[in-house]
Formats: sequence, C-alpha cells, structure tokens
Amino acid sequence: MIQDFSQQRRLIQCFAFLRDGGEALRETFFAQAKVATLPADHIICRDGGQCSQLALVLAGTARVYKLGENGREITLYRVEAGQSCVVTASCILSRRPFPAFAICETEVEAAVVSQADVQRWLTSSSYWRDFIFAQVAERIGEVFSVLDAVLFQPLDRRLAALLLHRARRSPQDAATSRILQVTHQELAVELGSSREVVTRLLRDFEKTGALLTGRGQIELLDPSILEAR
Amino acid sequence: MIQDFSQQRRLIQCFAFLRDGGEALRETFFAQAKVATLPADHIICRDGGQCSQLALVLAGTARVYKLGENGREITLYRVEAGQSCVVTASCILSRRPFPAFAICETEVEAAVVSQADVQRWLTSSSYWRDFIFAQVAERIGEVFSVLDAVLFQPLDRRLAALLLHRARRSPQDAATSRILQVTHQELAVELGSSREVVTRLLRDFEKTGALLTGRGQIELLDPSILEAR
DNA sequence: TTATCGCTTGTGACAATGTCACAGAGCGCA
DNA sequence: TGCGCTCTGTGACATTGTCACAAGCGATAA
Repeated sequence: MIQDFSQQRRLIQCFAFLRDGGEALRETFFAQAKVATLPADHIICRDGGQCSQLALVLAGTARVYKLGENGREITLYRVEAGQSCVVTASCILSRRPFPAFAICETEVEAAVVSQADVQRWLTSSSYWRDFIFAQVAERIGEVFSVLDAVLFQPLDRRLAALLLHRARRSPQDAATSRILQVTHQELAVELGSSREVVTRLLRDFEKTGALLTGRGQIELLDPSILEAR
Repeated sequence: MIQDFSQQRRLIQCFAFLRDGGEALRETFFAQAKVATLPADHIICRDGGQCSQLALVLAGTARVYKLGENGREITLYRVEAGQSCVVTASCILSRRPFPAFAICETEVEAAVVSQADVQRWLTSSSYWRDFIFAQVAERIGEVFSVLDAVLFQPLDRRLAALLLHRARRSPQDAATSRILQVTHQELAVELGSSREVVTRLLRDFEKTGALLTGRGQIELLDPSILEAR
C-alpha cells in the first residue's frame, strides 16, 4: 500500500500509464504496490533464479548482465527511472528462471508489484498492457543490438561509441564533461571484452591524440577522431 | 475465417490454448484467423521492418537470424509447429521495427492473426495470455543463451554440441542418424562464425577420429569425443 | 563423352581479440 | 615511511576472423 501523496505523485510522474490509465488503475496500483529501497550493489536476481515480483524503478539504476564461466561479463541493458525489467515480468508470468544477473548499480528505489497483480492488470488495463509490451519490445531490441555489436562490430568502434555515449550523458558542465571517471575494467565489462584489450585500444587512441588516460579517468581531447570509427 | 474442420482440428492439436481456452476463444479465433502457406526461402520479415500480423506455425519451420555488415550471420532461434514468433508480437503491440530477419526454412503453414486480435484476446483470455508470455520468455531465454555461447563458450565446444544436437534430432533410423547432411557454411551460420573456421575445426575433429567429412555430409564415428568438449 | 559451371572444401598468411603471467604505478592509510 | 590495494602496462601465446586463391565434386548442357 502506497499512501504517501508525494510518493504517489512521483510514481505518476515517472510512469505514464499511471497518469493516463484512469482512476481505477491508480487506486488498485497504490493499494497493492509497495515502495522498496535497495542499496547499491544489492543483487536483485541471479542467473537461473526465480523472480516473484516486478519492480518499477523510481530512482537509481539497475544493471542486467551475463556472466561467463571465465569471469568475463557483459552488460545487456540498464533499468532506469520510469522503466521496469520486464524480462522479469515474462519470467514471472511463465514461471521460468531469469536468464541473467541483475544488480543495483546505485541505490534503487522501486515500486514492487506481485505476480498476481501484474497478471490481473493485463486483463483490466490497456495502459498497463501497453506499458508492459513496450518494455518487452525495448529490452528485446537492446539485447539484439548487443548481440549484433558483439558479433559484427569491431571492438575499437564499439569502444569509441561507448566513450562518446558516456561523454554525452555525463551530467556535469561542458568543461568537465570531457573527463570520464571510469576504469578500463568497467569499460571491458560494458563491452563484454577483457581489460587488457581495452587498455591496448585506449593506448592506440591516445597515440592518435583522441584522448588522454589517467588512473581511473579518461579525458577526451578530440571526439571527432572517435566519431570517425 | 477458418471453416475447414480438419484445419481446425490440426490447430487445436498444435496449440493447447485453443484446446483449453474454451469455446468462446476457439470461435473467435476461427472467425478471425486465416491459414496461409509460405514457400521455402520466403522472407517473412527484414531487419528493421514492420510486422502487422502474428503467425502461429502449423507446419514447417522458420528461422530468425541476425545479419552483419560483413555478410556473416547467426541463427537466433527457430519457430516450429505449435510455436509463434512472439518477438513479432511484441513489435506489433509496441509498433517497433523487428530487430532481425525471419525466413522460411521449409514450406511453412501458419495461422495468421491481426494485431487487433492479438491485443483483444490478451484481455479476454488468460490462456492466450499465458501462451504469449510463455513464448516471449522462451525466446528471450534462447537469445540470451546464444549471447552467452557467443561470448563465453569456445567454438569447438559449440560446434561439437551443434553436431550432437543435429544427430539427436535427425528423424532417420539409427544407422543413418550418424550421417548429417549439412555443409560447413550452414554450420558456420548457426554458430555465427565463418566457414573457414568451421572447416578447420572439423579437420581437427576428423584427426581425432570423432567424425568423417564428405561433400555436404558429416559422419559421426565417435560421439563421445564430441561430448567431451 | 566432354566441357562447363556452381557449389563446396582446403589452405596459408595475416589481423583482431582473448588469455595468462607478471611487473610497476598510483593512492589511501596505518 | 612503508604497506596493501586497485589500476594500468606489456609480452607471449592461443583462438577466431578475414582474405585470397586453388582444387574437388557433381549436375547439366553441348
């Protein structure tokens, strides 16, 4: 049960289906859902584990990734405010194990909904249904892109794209947005590669003058070189 | 409209939701669906294309794959009798482009359902809903496995597993089931690798006495060697 | 029969990426 | 200052992908 008006307001802001789905949906949603806060690094679900509840993220981000036998891993996608991990939903609804790991990257605040409610609202609300299927399609699309990148894109291009993407979404002012706080290991994990390979590629980029590397940070000097990849 | 009783019977045999979902679902399904036959090699959907209808396969198999810039490709999964490509469904319901290619591997006979009906039955039938979500979860699981294999499994092991899998499902008698009719190129496409690499690995397997290769066929001599991979 | 054509297979050289082992550099902290 | 931890750098080697090209095999036409 969610009684706090400010929480209700935030949920409505984050999730359009609550805004547009009508009074009935909102009422049953607030009656049935709970808000939970998970600390950073909390493991939400293990590969092969069962999930019993669907989380709708209000704040923070969770990362969904695959872990290989050798310890290498790759990030599949992130679940951010206003989103939900619907792979969870489909696992809930078909009682299958979750096929990856999910972990809190930051502290995560989320509304938690039971399997029964997820199912019930599918019949009663077209807005909820649209939300769920939009999320399903989005995640499938993201995973397909990852697969495409892994198989068919050269790693230097993928690394360049990742650096540019990070620079774009860094929240600081223009002056510091060119300095990324990130380790080689973190980049390798995003790409599903290994740290040494990332180190080598960064050295090559550095030779061309595209960037400067330091311990735990990368300064982009000439993004156009990276864009050319 | 599907009036032919034998077609109705076959559909009910193939799809449990029609058997268990009640008279009302059956009636509306047979009233709204059509049966279509597509020739082998027919392209069902291109990468980035829109899909407007959901196909429920009655006979034959369709293959869903990703195609890279360089011409390499990888099979993601197959849609066989009793199944449906629900990635299509989620694309339909969220009006997103389909993120891969789908092609008829054999002649395919399928019941075709409009976007509106897919949506309508989600509200009206829990059996239809369960069917759709079971398919979604299954496909997601398959794609996740492919990604896992590509990133974390050595290719010789994947090739060995593929050969054993083919041998198991080959429909002939025990004597000939050890002879696979398949080209190196076809194996490469399954694995998302290249023909030369498959050729090399097969040569290595041949050296160990695990199999014999001939033009367009592979004879398994000692499956236990492959299982050890 | 022979010529020819298309598909399939074989192979060597090289490029890209992953793995392993290990060394050193930077940084916080006792 | 010295210790311990994380992060980075590097060489050697294994695996996989790419490219170029040759050869084999089987069907069909001449």
